[in-house]
Amino acid sequence: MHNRCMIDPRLITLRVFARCGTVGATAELTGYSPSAVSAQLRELQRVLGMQLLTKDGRGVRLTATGRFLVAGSDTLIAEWESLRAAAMEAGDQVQSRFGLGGFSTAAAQLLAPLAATLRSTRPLLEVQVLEANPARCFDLLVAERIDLAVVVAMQSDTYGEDDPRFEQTVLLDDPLDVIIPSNHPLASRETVTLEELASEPWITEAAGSTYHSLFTAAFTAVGVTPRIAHEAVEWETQIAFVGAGLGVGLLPRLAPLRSAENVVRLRITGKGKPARRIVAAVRRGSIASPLIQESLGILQVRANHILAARPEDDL
Amino acid sequence: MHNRCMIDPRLITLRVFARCGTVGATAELTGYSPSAVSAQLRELQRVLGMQLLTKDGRGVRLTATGRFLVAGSDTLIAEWESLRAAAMEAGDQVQSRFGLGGFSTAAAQLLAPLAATLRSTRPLLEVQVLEANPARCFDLLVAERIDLAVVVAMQSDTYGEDDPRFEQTVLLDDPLDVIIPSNHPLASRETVTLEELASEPWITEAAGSTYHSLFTAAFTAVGVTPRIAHEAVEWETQIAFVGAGLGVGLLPRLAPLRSAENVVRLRITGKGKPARRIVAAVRRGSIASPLIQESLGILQVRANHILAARPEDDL
DNA sequence: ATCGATCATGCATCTATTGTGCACGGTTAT
DNA sequence: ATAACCGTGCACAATAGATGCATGATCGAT
Repeated sequence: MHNRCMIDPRLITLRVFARCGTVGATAELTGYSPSAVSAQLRELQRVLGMQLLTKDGRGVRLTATGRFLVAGSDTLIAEWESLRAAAMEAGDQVQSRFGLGGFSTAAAQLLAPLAATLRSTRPLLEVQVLEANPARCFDLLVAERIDLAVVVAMQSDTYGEDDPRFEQTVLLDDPLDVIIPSNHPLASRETVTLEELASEPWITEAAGSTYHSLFTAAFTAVGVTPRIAHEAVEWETQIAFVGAGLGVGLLPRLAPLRSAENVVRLRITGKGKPARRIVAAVRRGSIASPLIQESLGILQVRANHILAARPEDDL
Repeated sequence: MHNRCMIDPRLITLRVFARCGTVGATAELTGYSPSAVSAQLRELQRVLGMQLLTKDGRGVRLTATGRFLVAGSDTLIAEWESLRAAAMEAGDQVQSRFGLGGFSTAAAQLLAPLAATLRSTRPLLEVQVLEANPARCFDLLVAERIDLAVVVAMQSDTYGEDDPRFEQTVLLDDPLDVIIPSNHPLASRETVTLEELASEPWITEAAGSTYHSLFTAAFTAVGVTPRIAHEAVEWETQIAFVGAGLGVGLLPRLAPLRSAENVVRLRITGKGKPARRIVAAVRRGSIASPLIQESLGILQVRANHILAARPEDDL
């Protein structure tokens, strides 16, 4: 089930553990049971003759050797991905399984068409799509659960933009719109500036969530400190709050507004044009693979379609 | 049993197959059964989604993709060995198993003391020594059956001196002596030149064997074409032939002459001083490993002892 | 201090992978 | 034509690997 990689799966497990720090979380992420993860790590130490873990409180922690090994394995993984990709390209071969990951709106607008296209062009390819937030998508890439992820570019605290484990390709910039109640004085406008909405009560996501940093970045860019009145988790909830007149919010252009009764969507103008950058990420080395290349091409076309359907003042 | 490598053992098997060309030979070399090798290669193709083998007559042959993959895997293996070595060094860890290989005289004079020393300095290390001719030693290194080999340097048709899969260290040059019957007119001499023995009937090993190329190289160096009268396989047989007065022969200094009744050994002087170069070979990348380093040091000391016990005109 | 929550690990069990031995079919050489 | 060789498929066996539960250890909160 977990056997598409030429590198010992136990080393992959160790890498995931290095990321999340506990056996339980590693188990959840890799799809193993906690006992299996524990046994794998023990076995890995035995085979290599190295002590990789130490007890630390009620958990375990990587030793210096363990951290060293994980850090060094980055290039090893990349090397293998690169070799595989080159061999695939050289031999015009077909891959059997292909895992995709992405967050909700991207999954709907980009990943679903991609999966559909691949399903028709490569009938015997087993495509699997996993919906997950960007941070988890990167985790899933490391865990080799997925091979390509469509995520929002972010300077996460754990994964940087130039992480040696990944290669990222910009697909499109998705501008953030404002949603306001339809009985709001500005509701008849086409566009607004953030300054005009500075004093409004804002509805955002919980701090620490995927999009909260986008929210704050948008306002710091124009030098305004918004008043956060409410917090929602799902877009739908946020839209409902706005519809109920509780405040205003930011909504990515790609997020649909279908179920919105009393809400209008306005484009933002002015010097601060907040947007989220949507990128495709793959494991480093695998980008030359023909399957990855084809997928990136399809995503790019799809992204261009989306961009072409927009007013020209949005770039 | 075959699990000390972080790279999928099936890829190792493929590499061995690339070396010897038939499933049967691969099985013999790796220690698997032919069916197992066949199944492994089939499984490997399935997992990778690549066609690596094609039927060819009554055997199978690598496809272009297969050869590409094998060639590319060289750096992958070296990368892993390097990483493991660095981790071992960083963490002062202990390896559990250590495989040594060498040909007969080297095994006796160099490998046996090394194994003995390691057994005392690292009691919990499982040392295994395999005697095999140099060509097979390299095969065993590729197959990951052994980790260090002591072999005669040779420009083999299959393994070059600068093969990207190995790193080699010169241990010592072992001069070739002449052995002649004790009733031979030159038997009272201490040294001879090859020219003086040009017209003698020579006893050598079978063409294509490990040392035959050494024999021819020695004579081409002095521009003499020897007359090969007899062929032997073992040193002991050759010595017995010489003792029976059938001819003269070349014998490495390291090869003992204990059971020789009517044979004397003379050093060779003159412009052509034939010798065999004895080197230690390891998989590329693994040379930084502390265990390898320690072993090389021990071998070097041992080699220096041997050199020190020699007349100074032998360098 | 006590109780509960969290985390890792050991054990019994089961499953699935993997290797073996033998037989068979195809191919080449004598 | 016969024999030797090579690879592969199949039934069976052995081993590795995963699961679920129970246990022990640690930390935080009441």
